[in-house]
Amino acid sequence: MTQSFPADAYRAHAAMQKLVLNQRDVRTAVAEATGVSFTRVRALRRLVHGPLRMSELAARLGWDKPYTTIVIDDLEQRGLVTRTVAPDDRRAKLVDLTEEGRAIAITAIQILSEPAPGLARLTEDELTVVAKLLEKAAADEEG
Amino acid sequence: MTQSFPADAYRAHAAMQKLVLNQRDVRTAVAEATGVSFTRVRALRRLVHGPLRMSELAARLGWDKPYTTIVIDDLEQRGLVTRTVAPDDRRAKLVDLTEEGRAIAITAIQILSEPAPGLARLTEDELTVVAKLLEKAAADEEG
DNA sequence: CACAACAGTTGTGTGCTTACAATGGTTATG
DNA sequence: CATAACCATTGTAAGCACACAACTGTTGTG
Repeated sequence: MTQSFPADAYRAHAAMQKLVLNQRDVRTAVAEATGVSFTRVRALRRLVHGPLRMSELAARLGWDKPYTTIVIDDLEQRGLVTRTVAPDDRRAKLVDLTEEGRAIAITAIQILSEPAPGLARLTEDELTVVAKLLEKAAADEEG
Repeated sequence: MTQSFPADAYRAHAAMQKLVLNQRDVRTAVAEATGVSFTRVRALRRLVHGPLRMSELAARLGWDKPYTTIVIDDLEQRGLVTRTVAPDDRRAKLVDLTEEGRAIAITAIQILSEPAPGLARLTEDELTVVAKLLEKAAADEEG
C-alpha cells in the first residue's frame, strides 16, 4: 500500500499543495463569488451537461438522498434549479439548471480552472513541460 | 488582476487539482486517521515548532479569538494541548502540545506530505524536472 | 492610581454538512 | 392484483465552523 516515493515526489507534491491549496481556499473564493456554498455549487456543476434525477445526482455526488433533497430544495428556492417530474417515471424528478443556475455553475468552473498565480513564474516552454508530465501523472485512475 | 495564462498553464493547473484535490479528500483522511477534525488538526500543526499564545495562534490561523478559545478548549479536554499562563504576562496563555498532541500533528503532517499516487507514473528523472519547476512556481510569495 | 489597552473567555446565534428512520406515492413482478 | 422494490421527501439530530458582543482580569501609561 505505502509505496516509497523518491524525494522529488515529495518535493513536487508539496509544491503542488502550495499552488493549489494555498490559493486562499478555492472553496471560499467560489462561495463568495457565487453566494452559494461550495458544496451546493458542486451540485450545480454536476448539472451543466443536462438534467439528472435526484438519485443520479445523489449517487454522483456521494450524498444520501435526504441530503440531496435538502440541497436541491435550497437551490430551487433560490431559483437556480427546477424540479420536474420525469416523463417516463412519475416517481422520479428531473433536476435542471435555470439560466441563473447555469451562470453560477460557469462562474464556479472558471474560478476553479484559473491557474495558480505562481505559474506565471514559469516560461511557456516550462509550462508545456510541466503540463505534459502532470497530465501523465493525473491520467484518470478512477474506474 | 486577471492575467491571461497560456493554455498549458490551465492544463497544468487542472492536472494539479486532480492530483492534489482528488485524493479522496485529504481533510477527511486526516480527520479519520487522527480522530480530530481537520480544522483542529491545523491548530495542532501550528504548534509543532513550539508553544504559542492564544492570540498568536489565532492570528496565524486566521481565526478570531473566541473561536480559538473554543478549539483549544476542545483540544485541551482531549489531552492534546496544555494551557499555561505566560511567565512574562499573566494575561497571556501559552498553548503547547502534549505527547499525544504532537503524535497526532506528526501523523497529519505525514498524511499531508504523502505524494499523490499518480506521481508514481513518472520516472525519477521526470519527477526531478517537475519538482524543480513547481518549486520555482511555488516559491514563497506570502510575505 | 485612574484608565486605556490588551489577553482571553463566555454567551449567543447562525449556517452548513451530514446521518438515519420513517412515510407516501409509483412502478414492476409474481 | 397484491406486494415488493423503488423514488423522493419529511423529520429528527448532531457535529462543525465560524461571527459578534460583552465581560473579567492584567498590564502599561500619564
